[in-house]
Amino acid sequence: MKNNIKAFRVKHHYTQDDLAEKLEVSRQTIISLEKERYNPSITLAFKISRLFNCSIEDVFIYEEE
Amino acid sequence: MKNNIKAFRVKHHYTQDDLAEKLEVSRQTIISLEKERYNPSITLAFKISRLFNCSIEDVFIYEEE
DNA sequence: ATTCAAAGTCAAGCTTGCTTTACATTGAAT
DNA sequence: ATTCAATGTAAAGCAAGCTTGACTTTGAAT
Repeated sequence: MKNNIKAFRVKHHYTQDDLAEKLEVSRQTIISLEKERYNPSITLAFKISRLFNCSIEDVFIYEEE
Repeated sequence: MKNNIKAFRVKHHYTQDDLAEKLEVSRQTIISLEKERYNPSITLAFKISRLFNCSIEDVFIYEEE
């Protein structure tokens, strides 16, 4: 699973800290997601896409296997 | 978070077992998801929506808080 | 009334998402 | 050359998703 979180974040001029606060998660979580160390929960994925006014599919790119 | 998994499953004439197999998860997982005992991982959410040829947003209805 | 597939419950255990804390690196501005 | 905000790493622990296995309930068909 790939994601465009960093691109969206930068486009909105948010720091990782800003984003973490808006999403009500820790900064570590943002770092880990941007570095694609793990996938977000579906709840967090929804929060992220809502914040950026787009669909989950716009932010997260699913690749089988 | 609400979901329409059962509706989609029935529409496609799948049993819980069929669906579990196609998604490569246990039948317990299907039951738990249909009963909304917990949310799926985003990977599983993608698999489900792909199987039903729709978007994650079509199957899962996010409600804040 | 039985039977059988489908749907359901319960509980224990593993895996993965997320938090917290503490510390290190980068890079741009002065 | 320093400084400071932003980004990064590491590790331990809690919480949520998923599995397995064994057993129960439902309901439609014969």
